[in-house]
Amino acid sequence: MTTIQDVAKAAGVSAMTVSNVINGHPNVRRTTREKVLEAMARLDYRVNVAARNLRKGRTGTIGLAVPEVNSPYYSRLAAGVIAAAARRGLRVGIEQTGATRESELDALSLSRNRLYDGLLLSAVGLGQTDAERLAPDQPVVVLGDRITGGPVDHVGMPNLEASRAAVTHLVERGCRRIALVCGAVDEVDTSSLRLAGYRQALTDAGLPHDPELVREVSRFTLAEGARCARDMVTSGLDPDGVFCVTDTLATGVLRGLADTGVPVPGRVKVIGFDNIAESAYLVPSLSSVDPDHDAMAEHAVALLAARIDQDEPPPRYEEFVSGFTLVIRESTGGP
Amino acid sequence: MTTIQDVAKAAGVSAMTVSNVINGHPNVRRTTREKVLEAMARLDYRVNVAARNLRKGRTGTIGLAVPEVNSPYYSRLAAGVIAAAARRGLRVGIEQTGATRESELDALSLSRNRLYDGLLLSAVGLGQTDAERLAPDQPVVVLGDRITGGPVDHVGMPNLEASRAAVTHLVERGCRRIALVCGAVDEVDTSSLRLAGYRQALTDAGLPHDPELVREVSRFTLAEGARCARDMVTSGLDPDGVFCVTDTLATGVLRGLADTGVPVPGRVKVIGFDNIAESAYLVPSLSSVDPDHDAMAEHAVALLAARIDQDEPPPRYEEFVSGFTLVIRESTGGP
DNA sequence: TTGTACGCGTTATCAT
DNA sequence: ATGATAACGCGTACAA
Repeated sequence: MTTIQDVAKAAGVSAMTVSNVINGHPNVRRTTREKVLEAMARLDYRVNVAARNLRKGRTGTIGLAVPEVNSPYYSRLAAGVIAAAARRGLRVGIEQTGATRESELDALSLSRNRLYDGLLLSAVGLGQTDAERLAPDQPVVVLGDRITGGPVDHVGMPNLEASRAAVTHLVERGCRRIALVCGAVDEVDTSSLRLAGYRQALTDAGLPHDPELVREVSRFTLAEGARCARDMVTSGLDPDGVFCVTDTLATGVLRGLADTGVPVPGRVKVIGFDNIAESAYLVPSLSSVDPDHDAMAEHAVALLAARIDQDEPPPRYEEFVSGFTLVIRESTGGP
Repeated sequence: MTTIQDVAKAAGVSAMTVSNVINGHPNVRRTTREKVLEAMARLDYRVNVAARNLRKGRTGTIGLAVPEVNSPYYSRLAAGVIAAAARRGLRVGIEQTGATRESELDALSLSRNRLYDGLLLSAVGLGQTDAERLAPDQPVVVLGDRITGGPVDHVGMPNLEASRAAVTHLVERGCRRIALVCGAVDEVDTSSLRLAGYRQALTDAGLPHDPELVREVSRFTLAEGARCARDMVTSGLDPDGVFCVTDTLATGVLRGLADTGVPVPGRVKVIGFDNIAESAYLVPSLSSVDPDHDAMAEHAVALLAARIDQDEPPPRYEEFVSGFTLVIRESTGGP
């Protein structure tokens, strides 16, 4: 391990001068600089990032805690975050929390321990009360629908409006018995917010609220979507429209409907949420809500970077809600 | 920022004793330990990971360099790697290289700079000659098909055998004009190896090799797959089977065939490679080669961890090739 | 323009 | 069972 001292000795200068060369400081004579660069190359010198981190009190790395990275939604989020961080010279460490509260708290600890300069937390296990226990000076940005309104910065989706728009679209396409495929709705989260939008749209259209049409699944997976669709058909529920709270669920639903011989969009129309890349290429292609992933990732990183750069707790916490667009494809009858 | 010194002072002991408490060393009296723990809690002490890293010469983090994380294949790889690393108490930093040689070299530098204890590199831009310039003592495990046989450890897929099996399956289902959808094949890489397997299978079956049936796409994307399928149909190529080198391409191909009204598997049978999660839920569901992702991730991390634990350059480099299974679904006529 | 001295927070070694 | 001291490698005042 050659150190900066070794290079200094080999080049006949002080370590300080080597440091100045490395960091591109101006006050170094050309000849000196070249001597130093030559010595660095000859000794195959590498800066020790750990030492630099200790000295600077910064690691140049932010953490991203997500339930899992192997899902279209979270991997897209991760890609956007990594790219946005790279634009700012930051690296990203990824923690998979498995959607458990405990793992999410662990990720927060790692950040407090200065392994990360700050943390982007996709909260699924944690709730609002946990957020209130966060240290106010800890650079944290929360994503998702479980925590809003401080005391942390938050980046979220326009759940209510977008869901309402999606269901209204189904109504406009002639649907009258519209099912919702969502998760458990006992707490404030993605499912409960999108359920609210669904209900508003029904009310707007003067349609009845049939509780039977709200179908809860245990997880947002392809398998659960397919199972749920088959259940709906075999139980004789007979919806003519289905709004799924994620595209992954919707993909499973399309498959389940195919299994039971129900034509889409002929007999049932389907719309999802997230507009994942695959949706445009399914057969039939899937209509979806596009929440502007890139803007979310960019804003989340920007907020976190800003927090990292200020030592003081902020006067107020930011709330960013992305825009959305409705992407109409074959599963609801096409554009 | 309370330091270990602050805690020591508050507890009336030395910093060393505090360190011993933190790290669970045995020789600490019960009463002392409790005093220290109390002081730590009272002062809200957090270990400084950067300082610990400097002292230990380890960061406890490995790097994973992949072209992009927003793809079913790489996000699954990342998920497996993160989980395998977590089982060993390691964290994972992710670098997106955009498949460029330069970015892959950057990732190697970061690792050399001891930001990471070691690097898992999905090589796409780098080739065998680059590998030969790697420092022999640098803990690196290469994934993918561009670099094999040292001087680094390597984890790969059974490209030739698996491709051969996939195409042979098409033959057994009655296909005689089998197209291959792959990338450019001018170098040793995934496409060229799978092309070789494709050719072997044709030869095995006594089928002619029609160069027209080898279709090159510029990227392994859904869009390219769809475009390629439409090209094949409109140009009158008229294949009765298609082997795609990735499931993402195959998903696009299914869509392209649907666009042109070609029934699958009735008129054309399609098989992919990777067995991504979505494949089982497409309509029609997609037959595919399953390369045992979990074993690959686990082995890659195990190899890297082993390299990190030895200071000496290894006597020889390891080569791990995963097993595979053929998963037969509707796109080739079902099981 | 270059060099000196010291601090960053932790832990290993050695001694008590 | 506990403590003193010295690194780990780099960056920053400050001095020259």
